[in-house]
Amino acid sequence: METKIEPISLVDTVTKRLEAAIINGQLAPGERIREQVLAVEMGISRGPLREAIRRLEGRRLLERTANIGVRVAELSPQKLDELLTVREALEGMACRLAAERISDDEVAQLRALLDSHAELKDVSSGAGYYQKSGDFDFHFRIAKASENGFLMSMITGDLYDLLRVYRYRSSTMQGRAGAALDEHRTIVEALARHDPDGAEAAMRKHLRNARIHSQLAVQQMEMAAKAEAN
Amino acid sequence: METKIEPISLVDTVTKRLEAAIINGQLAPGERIREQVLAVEMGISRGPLREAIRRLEGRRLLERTANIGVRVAELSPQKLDELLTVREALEGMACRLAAERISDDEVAQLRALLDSHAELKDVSSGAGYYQKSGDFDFHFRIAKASENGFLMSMITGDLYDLLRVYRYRSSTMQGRAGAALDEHRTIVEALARHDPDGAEAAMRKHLRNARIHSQLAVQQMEMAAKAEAN
DNA sequence: TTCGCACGGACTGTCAACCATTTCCGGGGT
DNA sequence: ACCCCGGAAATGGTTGACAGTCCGTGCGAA
Repeated sequence: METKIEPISLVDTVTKRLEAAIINGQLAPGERIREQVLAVEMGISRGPLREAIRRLEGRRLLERTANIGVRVAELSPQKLDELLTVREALEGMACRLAAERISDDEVAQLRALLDSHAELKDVSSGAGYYQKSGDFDFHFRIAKASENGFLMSMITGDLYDLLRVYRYRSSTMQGRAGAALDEHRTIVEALARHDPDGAEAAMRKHLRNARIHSQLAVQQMEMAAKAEAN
Repeated sequence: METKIEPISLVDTVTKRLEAAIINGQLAPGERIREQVLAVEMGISRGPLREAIRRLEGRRLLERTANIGVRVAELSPQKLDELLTVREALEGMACRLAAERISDDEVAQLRALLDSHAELKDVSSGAGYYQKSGDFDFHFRIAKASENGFLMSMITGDLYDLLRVYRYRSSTMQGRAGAALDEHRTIVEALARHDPDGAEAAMRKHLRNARIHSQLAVQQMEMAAKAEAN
């Protein structure tokens, strides 16, 4: 028996559907959720739905006010900045640990990944792909190489999901692809040298740039929105 | 109207009771939880109990296997080490941010706090108090001074709760009180200088020492247990 | 007109009973 | 000794009901 089928509960699927709905904007930030309505829409009963909501509550995707209802978490540029700062701390540490433990094989895989990115960068339609799976893959592999279960689940799980809710597109998208690739290479080289300090510093710098860049982008968006309002 | 009374739901109280039961060991690690039994014991119905369980699941205090049941999270020295490593990353970052933003007033409060610790250290029965509220207070204030909501809630909430489940007693308890106090002072001085790098480094060093020390303590305990088994 | 207040609908919070499905355990039979 | 099968028990999910709270509406009074 190769594939051990693991039964998926309704709560799990509902949780994912809710999560997806929040991420793609079907449920707008701040929007109120009514249990009965949603339960009927999804064709389930209130029980599992409530349990799913509790989970997302714990992950800060939903906020509940007693006797009032549940709302989709409100976002703000400031909160995004805070989140990205936490990411700096966690991924920096992950990168440090990875530098101590990473194998030559894993380093080779990372290099190959970056090479493929370099090629895609030239393709006009490539940028989308780059962001979508490539960049995540890079950070994901490093988190995994840290061999710290908590760190990994936070980086690739909770944190990543939250960032998606914030509609955060890795700032590599916003004209930083070239710079990001260079930074990625710097990180990999530090990992290859098994240089914890260098690796952490490189990752921190990379994410700090991404964070600052994203804040600038947000500010520009707000400026544009304000200009349009006049 | 100062205190706006906010209604507490059954789920909230149940969550806290479960949490407390896990922390103080009434529910042993790895122990299985049966919904119906527990629901009857607590005098509630299965609904709210299940919702509370889902929450603690999200906080990794409980682990669920589909169709089998819920168990209290299993602990291991390795996981504790991983957790303390995450703490290093988060509190290090918090300390860095705090150094940039902390006010003279807050610095003065921290100094006063450490002075009171220094006095207590001499009192024989003081060690317990020192750990119980004092050490937490120190780290709590710094997390707060970081002015990063996510960081703070992680450090003083999720992370702290998990550590309590691991029965982790800040290693200041284990004969490190004196050294810890010195390290605390180093941290505060860096904060007073508004020196982010120094503050982060000092906090990281402090927590690294605590982590290593705790691992040593765990090893000793295991050695002792093994010796006793013979 | 405007403020205040009571009424009623709507929604959350909780409970209870019920059924389906799966797991677990023990008693067979081979 | 091993395997298989049946029943007990626990989880997973559904339904329906009801209490409590919140909120908007509309009426009445200043």
